[in-house]
Amino acid sequence: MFRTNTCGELRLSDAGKKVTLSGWVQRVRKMGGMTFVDLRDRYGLTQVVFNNASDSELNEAANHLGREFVVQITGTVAERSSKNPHLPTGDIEILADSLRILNTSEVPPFTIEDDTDGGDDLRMRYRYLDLRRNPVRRNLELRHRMTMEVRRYLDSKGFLEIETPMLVGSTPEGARDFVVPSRMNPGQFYALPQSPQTLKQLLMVSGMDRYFQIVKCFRDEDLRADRQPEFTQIDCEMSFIEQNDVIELFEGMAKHLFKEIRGIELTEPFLRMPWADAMKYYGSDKPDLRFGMTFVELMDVLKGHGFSVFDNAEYIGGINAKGAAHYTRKQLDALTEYVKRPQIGAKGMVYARVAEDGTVKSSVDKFYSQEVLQQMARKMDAAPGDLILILSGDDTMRTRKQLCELRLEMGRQLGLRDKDKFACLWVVDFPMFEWSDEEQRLMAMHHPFTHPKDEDIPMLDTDPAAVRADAYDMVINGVEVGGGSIRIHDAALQAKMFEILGFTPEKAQEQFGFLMNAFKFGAPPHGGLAYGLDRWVSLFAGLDSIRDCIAFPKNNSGRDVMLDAPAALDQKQLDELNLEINLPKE
RNA sequence: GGUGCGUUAGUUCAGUUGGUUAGAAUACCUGCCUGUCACGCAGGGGGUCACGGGUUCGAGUCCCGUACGCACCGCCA
Repeated sequence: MFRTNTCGELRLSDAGKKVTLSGWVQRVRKMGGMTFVDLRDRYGLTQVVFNNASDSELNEAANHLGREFVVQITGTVAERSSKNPHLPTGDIEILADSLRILNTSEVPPFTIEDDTDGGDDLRMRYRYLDLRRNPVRRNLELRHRMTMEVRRYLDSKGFLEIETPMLVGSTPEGARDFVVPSRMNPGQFYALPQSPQTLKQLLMVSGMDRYFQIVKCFRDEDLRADRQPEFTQIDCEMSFIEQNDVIELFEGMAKHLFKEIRGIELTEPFLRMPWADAMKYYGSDKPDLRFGMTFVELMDVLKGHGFSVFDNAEYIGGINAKGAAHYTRKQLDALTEYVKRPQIGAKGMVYARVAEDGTVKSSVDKFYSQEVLQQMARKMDAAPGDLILILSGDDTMRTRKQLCELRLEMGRQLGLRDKDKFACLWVVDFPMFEWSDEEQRLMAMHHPFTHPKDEDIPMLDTDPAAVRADAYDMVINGVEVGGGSIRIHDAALQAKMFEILGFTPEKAQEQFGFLMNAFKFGAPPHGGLAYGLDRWVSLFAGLDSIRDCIAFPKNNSGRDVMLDAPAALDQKQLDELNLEINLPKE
């Protein structure tokens, strides 16, 4: 028997018991005649004492233990003479009477402590050591608890967990596919699923009625702090439902998770904001509603007063940073530089402070009378002490996105983006299509299986770009944590969608024939949603990157630095797969 | 595909205007130490300054390129 107890469970009430513990040596404190060893496992830390007076040989052995040795210790639980209030087991210690070294360890390349001295790259290279650290382990435990709660909730609502294949066919729409060569079918490739979208729709055709799966999805696109090439979705689909049914059921799941995981009871229904409003008031389809600073359009007030920048603008919009009039010239210049960075691309920024006496002092005073400035301040609901920031541009959508970045930065600077505060909403009524400059055609904004809003269907022929979809995203604190839609279940409408997306009937049949054919055999009305598990966990754990809640994540370049993957294949493997490598010459 | 920042001891970092033998903390090793828990004290070892080229009497420091890392833009139905 390796252990009678874990390193986290013994308390004062266990004093006097003979116990055996196994774990890793966290730290050895040598006092000469006695030695303290902190023994660690997943459950905690327990202090073990070796004493010369009782067994000098044993004490000598303990003196030679190194960090991260795996040891088994038998001894007696005893009350400590000086307790450690920082440790749950701090009232007791183990008086060791035997020590067995189960394995030695090299000196770890970084310290296995809550605040490690290791950098990201090193931690990833030795991820198995990094996972021994409490903060990372706790993230994985949180992830486990969340998936358990998801299963509990969905099971209680009658959902079936059904697995779908990882080796599927490549689909041209959407992200790049990861592909897998087929040995038995020379020259042919599987693709890893970007999502089980079509398969779960086929399960609806099968009458499974309510399906879910906690499933890996794969997209061969560039990475970000919140984007990995393989990530986990909580993928769900239901039949005989309308948009509101889906929203209510999965809002219920969100509330369930908030309650069970974070102890937060959300009683109010989540706000539902049309996509057009989200863009108009926040310049984003995933607005952070933890704070206000909504956009106010100022074209009517500020245009036509001789300030050529505004006079030539297609859009002028401002935000009101409440109480920020104390911002210095230097801070405002820094903000201007911020929005002028190439990634944001604003031409400049105009600001106005409202003084204590109510007068408005702006950076464009020479073009505007106090009267006009007052009018603007009223429109922006600005009070003394407020700071108004204004951007303009000749492209409304682009300017709104710039203003969005400015708003988020101001929110950050003013401390309004509290990680322990949560603002949840649904963004609804997404456009069905968006124009792709690259492909010179309309692309599905969500995906090509999304049902258009019934009242907009007539516009599919006349003005497809104006058609809205029965699509919805859940957004929390500016993070898109999930999204879904009502799907098309009618073969003819699906064929029409492909036509609008530029598919010839033959091409549509070739690539999505399996789905459209299935629709001919009694497809029920259906729809669903997918939550991004990694984002939910990192949101609840307050993490900046989803990497920290994934056991073995990829780095910025999509590499697993621990496994050193991807890597070249042996010629033998290439031959077996009939593959030839053709790298560009440099 | 692009932009920015970074790469110096096992690790995290400092390193002035280009100038003697490249430092600190921590980790590691040795010794001392019977109530430590970030133990303490004394001593010690440890460097291809990412790589390649250039400028210079002289480069960790300046310039160019490459590689790698991080963040972001594009991309991500």
